[in-house]
Parts: sequence; structure tokens; C-alpha cells
Amino acid sequence: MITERLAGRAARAGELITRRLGGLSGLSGPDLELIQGAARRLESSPAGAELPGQRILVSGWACRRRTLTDGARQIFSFLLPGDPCEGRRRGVATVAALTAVETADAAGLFQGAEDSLMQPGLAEAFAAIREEEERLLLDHIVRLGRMTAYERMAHLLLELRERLARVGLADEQRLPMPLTQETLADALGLSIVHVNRTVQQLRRDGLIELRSGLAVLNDPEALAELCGYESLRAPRRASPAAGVEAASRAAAPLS
Amino acid sequence: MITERLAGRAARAGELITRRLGGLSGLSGPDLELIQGAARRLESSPAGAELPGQRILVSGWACRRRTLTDGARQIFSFLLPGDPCEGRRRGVATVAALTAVETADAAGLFQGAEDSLMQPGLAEAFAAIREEEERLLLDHIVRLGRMTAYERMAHLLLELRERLARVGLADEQRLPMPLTQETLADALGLSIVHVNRTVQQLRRDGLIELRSGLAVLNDPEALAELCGYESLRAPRRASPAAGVEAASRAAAPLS
DNA sequence: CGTGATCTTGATGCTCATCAAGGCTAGTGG
DNA sequence: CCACTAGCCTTGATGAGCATCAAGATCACG
Repeated sequence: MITERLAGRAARAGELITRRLGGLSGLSGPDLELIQGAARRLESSPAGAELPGQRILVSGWACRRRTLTDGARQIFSFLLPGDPCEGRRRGVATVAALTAVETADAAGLFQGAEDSLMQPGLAEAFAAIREEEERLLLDHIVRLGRMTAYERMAHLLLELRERLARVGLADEQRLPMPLTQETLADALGLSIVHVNRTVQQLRRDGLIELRSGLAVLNDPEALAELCGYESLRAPRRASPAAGVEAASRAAAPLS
Repeated sequence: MITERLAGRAARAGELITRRLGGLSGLSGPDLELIQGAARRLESSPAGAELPGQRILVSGWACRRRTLTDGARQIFSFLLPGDPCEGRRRGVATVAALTAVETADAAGLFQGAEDSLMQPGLAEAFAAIREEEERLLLDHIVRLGRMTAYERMAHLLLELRERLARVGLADEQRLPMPLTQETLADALGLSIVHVNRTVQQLRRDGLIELRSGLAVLNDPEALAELCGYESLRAPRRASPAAGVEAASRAAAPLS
């Protein structure tokens, strides 16, 4: 009974990791075996726990964040099922579970990815993940630096929906939403009160619904339009204006 | 005459790169030869030019930034002499010169760094640079998410001073400051006008002087205190409060 | 000496933080 | 079964921080 449940969990974990990594590159037989090995070594952590490194999240949500000296917190990124979570240097960022989570021991996978000759598929997948992690950090900087609260919230919801959909955890409009408004505030650089008001404005505008644990994006395209959201998949084109400007500046006299 | 000046520039470029990379790991003879090779292949770009990838900046300032559809710009990071600048995917970030710059062809260095057995020193140095780049992005997120304009400005000036001092371009209090207030605004997520008022407030408070091309931090410690600046070198300790909180949350009942 | 880039200043109002309080829900213990 | 509690969401009032608009000053440079 218990073993059966364990086996079921491992199978689901393996599927999830395969979906995440396989979406980025072709995986070989040995790659899949490494994944199955990781999926058999699961560990659970309660909400609030600090997560160890060298693991892959297979269920639940986590985040990377920093706590400032005055007690304020800033969340750098959300970690979703399928994402690797490396424990970072203390003081730079800590990885914390936001819900109860399960993680798989990914030491073997990380090691395999080091060897791009033996495990080219794994190496490529993790390289793509690294690159995307940086992309997400840059997107977050744009959210904080150049968007209003309303835009930030729309942009974050669209990002989370897209990332969750990739591993089969969201559809075109609906996504699980286990985050408290306090957590959203810590991520978006806002106060709790203002997050609440922003969410309600989005609700009143008919753009989202947000009930216990579930978010519904009623009109994803309108949301994307209002905040300038760009899909993670489709590479963005340079805007013509930016190209012209760069050219004219490049033609400026040398110093 | 001309060759002599070129040789002098190459020598200074080699010294700069050596100082930057050597500060992070021990460099071997072959490492140094690769550096000298890069320093001989210099290229100049005017302010405003978009920079090619696979290069190392040896003089002048650049930045990584994105231009939004409404024309607003967000600067992600400043690139200073000694920093590698990789051309990124269009739309995610572009690398642009903020002053006239010189770059060295670092293809050989990057390639050497790939081989951690043959060139352990180089590999270690570039790994450290990557890690620090991420640290700087996280610091930038904290600036934008949780600091006032006054704090952001102080924090950025302290960061720039420290990075420049490392390659011999700043002392304890003084650093070159070629950035316009518009550029500072694009980095700090503020309007030009507010950057101006913030700078003046810092001046009136006796904390900084800012004349054409030079910034003086009259009291770096007071600046660091007011914005919670943490040196890039000294690893930060976790605050005791954060530890206690994590422990108590971890002890919460399982879901 | 004119021209464009940069810096500066004032006036006005929106965005968002803060303070304070009340409501809702789920879990807890009497 | 019903207070009781704790966490989370919600609402109102007030003000600080910052954006925006508009205009002038200063500087660098051809």
C-alpha cells in the first residue's frame, strides 16, 4: 500500500521532470534513467522550510529571496515544479518553500549535465534553464523598475501561467495560486494593502478571477497587451525604433 | 609612434584584465598568454554603439539594457573595465556603450575557460564573475523593489566605487562618473527629475560631491549604513532574526 | 555665437505606503 | 457545539514619494 503510493509519487515526479527537461532538448535513454533515479529519491519539506541545494522541485512552490536588515523581504524568483533549486550563498539569496513541497535529489542529474559529451541532452536542457533563469530575473527587474502595480501583477500572473502550463499544471486561462497577498507583495515590491487593491481592480476590470487557490485569467491577451508581456518561447524581435536609435547614436562623432 | 601607442594600449589592457581575473583566482603562464593575446586585439566603439559579444571591456563604460515598446528603458547592469560583455539575445537584453569604449577580443579566453583541466585559473575566474553577475542582478532587484530613491542612489554609487577600485580605477572615496542623470534614471527606475533632486539631497547632506565626470563619496560608511550596502567581497552573514524565523516556520505542522 | 545635450527648478497631482480597524475562515480547545 | 485564536483578506483615511509638465540655466562644441 505504502510502497504503491511511493511508487506512484516517484512516477509522477519522473514524468514531471521529463516534461520540463524534455521540453528543452532531446533526452537519451541514459538521461531518462538519471531522471528516474532522481525521482525515486524524494523528500518532503513543510511550508516555510529552507530548501537544501542540488535538488529539483517536483511539487509545491518555493522562492529565492533575501531578508533585509529592517525585516523587509524581496523575492527574486518563484520556483515551480520541475525547476532546479540550488541553495545559494547565505546572504545573497535563500531558497524557501512557500507551500509544502517535494524535492528530488538531482545531484546525479547536475553531475550528468556537466559532461556535455556523455549527456548532451541533459547539458543542453540545464543550459537552457540557466539562460531562462536569467531572462526571468531581467523581466523581474523591468517589472520593478518600469511598471505600475497593475502592470506588475498582470505580468507576473502571465509568467506563472506560462511556466506552469509547460509542465501540465495550468491551461490557457487557469492556474493554481497558492501565494498569499503578502508573498505577492514581497515579490512585486509593493505593500500588502496595495496588492489587495490592485487585485481587486483587475477583478473589477473583468481581467482575472482569484479565489482560494485558483487564478483565472479571463482575457490573457488583454492582460499581455496592457503590460507588454512577451512569451518565454517566442523570441522577441527588436523594435524598429530601437534599431534606428542605435544606428543614429553609433554614427555620432567619436570622442 | 603609432605602433608604440598601440603597444602601450595593449599593455594597459592586459594589465587591467590580469588585475580583474587575477583578483579571483591564481593565473598560470598559459592563462597570462591568452590574456596578452586578447589585449592585442582591441577595438574601439563610440558612445551609443551596440557592442558585439565575446569581448572584454578594457576602457569606458557600457550597460546591459532593454528598451520597452513605449520607449522607456531599463538598465540591468553596468559594465566596467575588466568585465566581459556577451551580446545577448535580442529582445532580452542588448549591450550598449555608454561612453566611448575599447574592447578586447576574448574569444580565446572564453574558450580557454571552458576547459577547466587545462586552464583551471581561467575557468575559476570566469565562474566567479558569473556568480558575481548574478549577485549584482539580485542586488539591483532589491534596490528597485525595496529601496527609496535616496537609498538606491547611495547603494549604486557604493557598488560602482567598489567594482572600479578593484581594477585600480577608484580609491576609497573617489570614482569617475561618466553617467548622465538620464542613464542613472534608466538604471534606478526613476524619472530624470527625481534623480536630479535625489543627487542634490545627497549633496546637501554632505554625503557626496558630484562634478563633471567625478563622484566623491565623502562618508562611504554613512552611505553604506543608510542603504544597507554589503561589500561584494565580505560574504554576508545571515541575520539572526531570519534564522529564528526560518526555524520556527520549519517547525510548523505539516500540511 | 548658436545649437543641442544636460542639469536645474517650480508647480501639480497620481501612485503607493502607512496606520488603523474590521471581517472572514479554518483550526483549536473547552 | 461554541467561543477563541491566528492567519489572511478587506476597507478607509491620510500623507509621503515620485512622476509629469513646463521652463529656464548651464555647458560643450562646432
